[in-house]
Amino acid sequence: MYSIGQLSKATAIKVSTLRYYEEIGLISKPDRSVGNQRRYEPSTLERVNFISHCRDLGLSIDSIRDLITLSKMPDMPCIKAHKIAEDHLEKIRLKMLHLKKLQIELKRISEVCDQNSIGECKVIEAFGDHDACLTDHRP
Amino acid sequence: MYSIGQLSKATAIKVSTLRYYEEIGLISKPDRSVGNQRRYEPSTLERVNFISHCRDLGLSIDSIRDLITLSKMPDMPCIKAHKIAEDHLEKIRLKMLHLKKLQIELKRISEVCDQNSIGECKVIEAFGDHDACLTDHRP
DNA sequence: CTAAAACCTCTAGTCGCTAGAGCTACAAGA
DNA sequence: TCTTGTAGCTCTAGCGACTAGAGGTTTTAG
Repeated sequence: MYSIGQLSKATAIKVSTLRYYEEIGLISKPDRSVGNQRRYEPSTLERVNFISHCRDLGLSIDSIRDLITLSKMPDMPCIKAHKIAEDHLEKIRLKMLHLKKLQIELKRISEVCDQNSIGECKVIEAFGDHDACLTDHRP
Repeated sequence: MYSIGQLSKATAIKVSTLRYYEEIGLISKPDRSVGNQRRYEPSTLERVNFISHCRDLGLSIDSIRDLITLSKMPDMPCIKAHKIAEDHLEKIRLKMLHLKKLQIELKRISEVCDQNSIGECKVIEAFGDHDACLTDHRP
């Protein structure tokens, strides 16, 4: 049995975050000591590490919740799990595409000014001028 | 003079967002009609377009506030404006780097499973297994 | 003059935590 | 056994950048 502090140390997830995960139902309510302190079974360690790794991979809490729900149904086909991974990959691809566009515009903007006073600064001008943009960089 | 709805249409910024920008001091408080409705001068249109374009480029409200403050001091050197652009570029570069790592890991994870039941699904396993990762993909 | 559209303020919700206030429980040493 | 320090408890509020809605007032077109 772990106290919340021990679980926190073992997983590198903050105590307050563990309580938050409990509140939103990502980890189930643990047993309590006589003095009302949380006492976790070793299996919770695995669960928290799973959540932590998924978060590091950028998955939303909702997706993680779905994965956890799925993992409790070992006989179901695992297409849904694959879809979660693929959907997330697609999101990442789109984000990168967007950032690439921002990079192009910001490089352009950063290079336009060889002045040295605000009044003539082409960077500030360029920040305000959508028409000069090379791409449609809206989110 | 524009009403808030006209300004909203002209800039494609929602009415509630315009009020929000006023609240946080990004646009100055406009005159009011006899019945207490906002009446904007044409110059506000430019200001909102500037803000809107900066937001589309991913700048934070704070950075935009700094740019607006700077633009009121035309005789100052414009290094600070350049620095805002460059800092933002660097942030974007780092984000892309991070997304690239996530992409690598997620591709790896997506390709491991040729099973068809959750119980044997390698994707779910891989989601939980930090040690199998090729990169340090933490945020 | 009426009815609809637009406007007003204020509050609360989004996501994923995080910090702090004010209190109680537990473990180790004297 | 007592004390002290750390760790735990609940509850509330804050972050960023909006957005939605309730409940009321003003403007505008016909």
